[in-house]
Amino acid sequence: MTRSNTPDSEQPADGRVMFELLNEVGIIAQLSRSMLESRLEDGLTMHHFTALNHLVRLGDGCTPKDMAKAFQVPKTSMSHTLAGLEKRRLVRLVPNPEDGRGKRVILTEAGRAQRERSIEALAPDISALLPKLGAEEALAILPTLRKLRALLDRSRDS
Amino acid sequence: MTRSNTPDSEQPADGRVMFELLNEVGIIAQLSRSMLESRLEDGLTMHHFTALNHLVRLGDGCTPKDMAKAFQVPKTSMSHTLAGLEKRRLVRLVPNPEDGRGKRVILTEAGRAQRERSIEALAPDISALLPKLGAEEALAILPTLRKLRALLDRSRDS
DNA sequence: CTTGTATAGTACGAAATCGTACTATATAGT
DNA sequence: ACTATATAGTACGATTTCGTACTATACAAG
Repeated sequence: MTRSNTPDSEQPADGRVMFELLNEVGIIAQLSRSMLESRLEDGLTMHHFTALNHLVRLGDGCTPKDMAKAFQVPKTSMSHTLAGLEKRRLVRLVPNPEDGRGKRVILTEAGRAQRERSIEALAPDISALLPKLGAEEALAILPTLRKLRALLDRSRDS
Repeated sequence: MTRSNTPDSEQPADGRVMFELLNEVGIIAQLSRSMLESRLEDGLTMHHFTALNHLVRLGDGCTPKDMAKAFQVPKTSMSHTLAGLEKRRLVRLVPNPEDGRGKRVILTEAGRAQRERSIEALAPDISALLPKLGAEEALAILPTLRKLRALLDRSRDS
């Protein structure tokens, strides 16, 4: 009485949509990450790039802890990413004068330059995607995605 | 002439939307994965679960290669995932009678049962999300996500 | 000022991810 | 049949991810 090779279609209807949504999201994240990463030089990862980008956009002097929270990764992972950036001389980690336990992340000129080059390297792929997907469609789903992210964010805290 | 601490707002407008979209997607993938994974027993990962789920839904007897393609992961990663499932006696890997190079992945009864239990463990979180996000909104963004996934899929092949 | 608790970061190790190189089998061209 | 090329999977190692335990500092209560 083997049931092998008998596909099974029943599903709890409700979870179905959400499950598929998360599934698509997961695959998109994976594909886009590897696509973009292949454009970065010197073995930089997307984590490296997004960290640099964060520092340029929000101004440097952030603490590693804040960045870990901003990117929703464990502090040990952020520590590893920042160590990689420091090894490449793209940031410097200096003691935080306002808190003896903490540090501050300072962009170097090389880091700022690297972020510029990285943006130029990524821009073609990213901009090429927009018209294919449809600018309107892209804009249309953004609020829902933000909402979902916020939901997951909150449910993690509790 | 340091520019440190001077946030920077200029952006190449076009890539802006797409970049943020991929950014949200990446964080959602990460948060949902870690949320769901924490519900699985015995150190099962989402990869393990989705592999089991795939086998139940599409019928077992798939080849590892097909599964790697379905999940868009390198074959060595799929190999690792399947090895984990086999070690837990949730699948068996048997030689493929139709192709001496290949194998077939066979679900065991324990694997089928584990998939049932996992679904029950995940369902509450997933179903709870749907009403909070709004069933209509969720349904509305699904086609666009599928389209984006297909786009990235295609651009990987070439 | 001392003591207890919370927080920032590091050290370390286990597991996951994935690229490269390799083996075995399949398939096409001659 | 023979050779060349392509494919499925494994072996192995480098790197990433991240949990646990630890150190050092902050801060609040008394």
